[in-house]
Amino acid sequence: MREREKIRSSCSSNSMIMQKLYTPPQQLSSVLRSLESCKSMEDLKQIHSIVLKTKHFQTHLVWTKFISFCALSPLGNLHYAALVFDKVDNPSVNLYNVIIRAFASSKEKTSLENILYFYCEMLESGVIPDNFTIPFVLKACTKEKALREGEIVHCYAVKTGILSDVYVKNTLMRLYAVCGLYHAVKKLFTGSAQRDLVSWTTLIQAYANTDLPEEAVRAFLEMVETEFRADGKTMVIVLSACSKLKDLNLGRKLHRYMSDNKVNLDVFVGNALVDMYLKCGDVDFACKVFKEMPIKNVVSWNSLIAGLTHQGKFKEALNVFRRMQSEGVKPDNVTLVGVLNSCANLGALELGEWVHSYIGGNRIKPDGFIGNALVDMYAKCGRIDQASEVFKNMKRRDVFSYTSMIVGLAMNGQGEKALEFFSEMCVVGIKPNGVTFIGVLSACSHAGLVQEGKQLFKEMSSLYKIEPQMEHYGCLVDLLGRAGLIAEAIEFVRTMPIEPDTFIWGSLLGSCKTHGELELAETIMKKLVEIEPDKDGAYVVMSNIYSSANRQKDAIEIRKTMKERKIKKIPGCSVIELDGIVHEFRKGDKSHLRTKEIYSMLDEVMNGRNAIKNRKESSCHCVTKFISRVYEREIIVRDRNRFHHFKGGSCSCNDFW
DNA sequence: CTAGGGTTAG
Repeated sequence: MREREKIRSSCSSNSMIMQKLYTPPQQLSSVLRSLESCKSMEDLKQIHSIVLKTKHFQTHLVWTKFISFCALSPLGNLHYAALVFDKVDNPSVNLYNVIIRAFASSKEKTSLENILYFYCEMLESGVIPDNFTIPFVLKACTKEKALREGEIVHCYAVKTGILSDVYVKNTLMRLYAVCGLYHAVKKLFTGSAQRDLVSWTTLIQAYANTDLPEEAVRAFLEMVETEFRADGKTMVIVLSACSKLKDLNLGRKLHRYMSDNKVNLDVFVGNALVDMYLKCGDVDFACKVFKEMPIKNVVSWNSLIAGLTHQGKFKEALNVFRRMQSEGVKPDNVTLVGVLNSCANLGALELGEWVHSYIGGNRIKPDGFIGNALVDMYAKCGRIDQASEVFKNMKRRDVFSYTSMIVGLAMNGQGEKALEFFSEMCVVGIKPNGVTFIGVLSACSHAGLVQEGKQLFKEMSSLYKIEPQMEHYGCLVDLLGRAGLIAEAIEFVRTMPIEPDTFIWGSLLGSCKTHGELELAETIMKKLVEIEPDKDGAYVVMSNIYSSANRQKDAIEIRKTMKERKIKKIPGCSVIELDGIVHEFRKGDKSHLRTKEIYSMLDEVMNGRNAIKNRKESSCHCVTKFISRVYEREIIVRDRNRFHHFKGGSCSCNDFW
């Protein structure tokens, strides 16, 4: 009884197979039929044993059928099939194609190795690869970007003339496209007498992959004008090229082309459309397309979340994430990176912490993208300790991990510590990039490390071979200006090789404010107004400079000019996260549900402040210092550039802002 | 029996 149970459980409950076990089939055809009704690997093994026991079943037809089924069916086993294959005498082209095809479409790491083994064996034993074999082999080469191996196959295809087969040529073009060799793709394409939609699509992709989106679009237009109508697969590639170009007009044309030509709007095309509209800046239309997509997958949600984050619509991105949660769609790594990025930019620490624990709960390793996004989130939310905790626990740290830490430390007023991380990263052999230097230079600026900053700026091009961009010049101007070396800053701006932008002038103006350089400020203000006459920034700073110099008349004059020129002061926006909800406040804004309570509290604070008769400085920074003392609260505030840790009436930034 | 698709950090 027990033995029977064992046999029964080792087979599936398919009674037909059980019968066959006791009464082996006499007919070859019945062996083939029983193959088709297999329900599990165990069934397959039973058939294998029947074939092995009976000599007259061991024909090429049976082996081919058996190996096909075992290698290609989801209930089969590729390695078992390969073992059976090794026992077959003189396998046919067909049989080789079966086993090579199976390895080419498997996710195995060793698939290329196995395929090349079979391919060589085939050539050695005099079996000639055909127009099916070559595409399978090339597919595996493409997966591994095995260019050298692919080139050998290319040679074979040229020598035997099989390159004229359109499938062979297209798979070869695809290999070169994926490896970024668009010249090789173009050459094959041009020299081809016979080309189809896939050939064109591969050419378009070759351009798109090599960062030549204009060329990709040009090829697409040529195709639709001369030869073929595009399908969904072509459109996905063209749309993503359009996303790179950020060309909304083109994007709309492509969308119209799709409706005019009835291109099926499947989930891939829909995702590409959502991505395109977001990257081209049409957020509303992206949401509309997303809403109308009949089928969505996790990538659709990711595209929307990442795209909104990219457009600076952080609050909206988090709202989409909440909707995704409520619809029961499971987030993946890409989702969480997007969410963390939004948290970082909003300072939404609570949600960021939730994501961190979600990652822990789902055994996602906080490494790579996720780890870096966590470090960045904590650093930008002012939690340097947690940031460095995640950083320490990462198995592999790259330039992004270090840069996040350096930028974070600089923002939080720990300039020296930032420079320590910079040296460490150089010691462990990670090459800094342009963004790292923005962090390093702003760390020097904040910590008042003038000599170090100047030195690093020099080394940036001489030692690290990074060409300084506008932001880097800006950092140095900031560094000199804040340190009161205004003359040197001016000289630096005068001699820099690129035309200074408004940020550089703005930074100088800020320094003039801090160091009371009134006349110079007036000159710079004129310059700024020249460059961007309808921006409010320069006017506001200048009027503040006049006010602090007790020149109220001039300050009022500036406000008057602003009114005359119809320049409105853009109200600043403050953001606070409470219990995972982000609240926004603007000057005079009464839209919050608890406006009454909020304003009455504000009145109380301001009354308290007026009572101590110290109204001269009424900046937000000053008021927050006051609040931290009177209400005994530790307050962490982030402005556009850095963090302020207020405690007991003073601030970590040493009033350096 | 064969080839082509979208999202990702500073």
